[in-house]
Amino acid sequence: MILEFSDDLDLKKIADSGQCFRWEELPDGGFRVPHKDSCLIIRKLSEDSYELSCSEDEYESMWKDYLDADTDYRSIRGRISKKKDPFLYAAAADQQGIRILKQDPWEALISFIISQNRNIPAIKRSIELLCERVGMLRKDPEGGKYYSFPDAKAINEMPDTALAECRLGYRDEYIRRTAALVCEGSLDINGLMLCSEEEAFERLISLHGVGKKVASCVMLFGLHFVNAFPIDVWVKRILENEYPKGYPMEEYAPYNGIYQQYMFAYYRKLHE
DNA sequence: ACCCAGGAGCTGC
DNA sequence: GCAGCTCATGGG
Repeated sequence: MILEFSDDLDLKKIADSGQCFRWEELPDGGFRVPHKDSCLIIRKLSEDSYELSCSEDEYESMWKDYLDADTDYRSIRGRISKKKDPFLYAAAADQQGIRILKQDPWEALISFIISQNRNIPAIKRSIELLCERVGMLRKDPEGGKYYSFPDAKAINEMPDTALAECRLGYRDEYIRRTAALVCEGSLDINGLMLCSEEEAFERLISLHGVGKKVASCVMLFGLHFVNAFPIDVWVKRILENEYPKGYPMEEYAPYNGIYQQYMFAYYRKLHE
């Protein structure tokens, strides 16, 4: 289908934003986007026009939601005052096009447990290894091969040797314990979307290997609480260097997570 | 070789 | 509550 879409949508920036780790850029500049049991191929045709590999029905029932297409990011950027907050204004201007995807909560949880104390290329590598080991081999809409993200049962049944091959280091214990909780029915990750923000956070940090930062990422990128504000080493530097007098968190509610994402991507670009 | 990475658990205070 | 240490691995 052809999608006419005039709000922010920069595929490259989203792929590089550090919120998702399995988007793949194709040789022609299109992107392959795996999600749950499906896969979308999307290409920008012209300003405000995109070619999507799915049908209109599939777009309405899944990809529209995944892309958070009903949210007006332009107006959310428009709330930033250039005078009062020049750094955030510059970040949002430079990173215009980022959206917060509504990723699968399970994939987000495992991905961000893997992410701790590692840089983004290393995170991608481990996740790819995991998918290759125990994901399902599938074909994308154009016949290319890819692997789905493994469910809890698949991870739970992995031998130690196979898990070690994913180069997760000390995190393999966290992954295994989390998968076991889901398999035994004592953790309903999708159910966290129905919880209050506070309760979802408390339940997440109660998991072994999930602290404040990982919990915030799962909330922002998996449960779509767009006010969640993950503080990693980069954001900590931003808060110290750009907001020595304090960051106006209350003023930016309920969009703190979106602004955080602009700042994160912008600051990394400036300093890497 | 070195330092760092979308950090968290643990111990000791 | 907070500092300090440790954890496994790889990117730059």
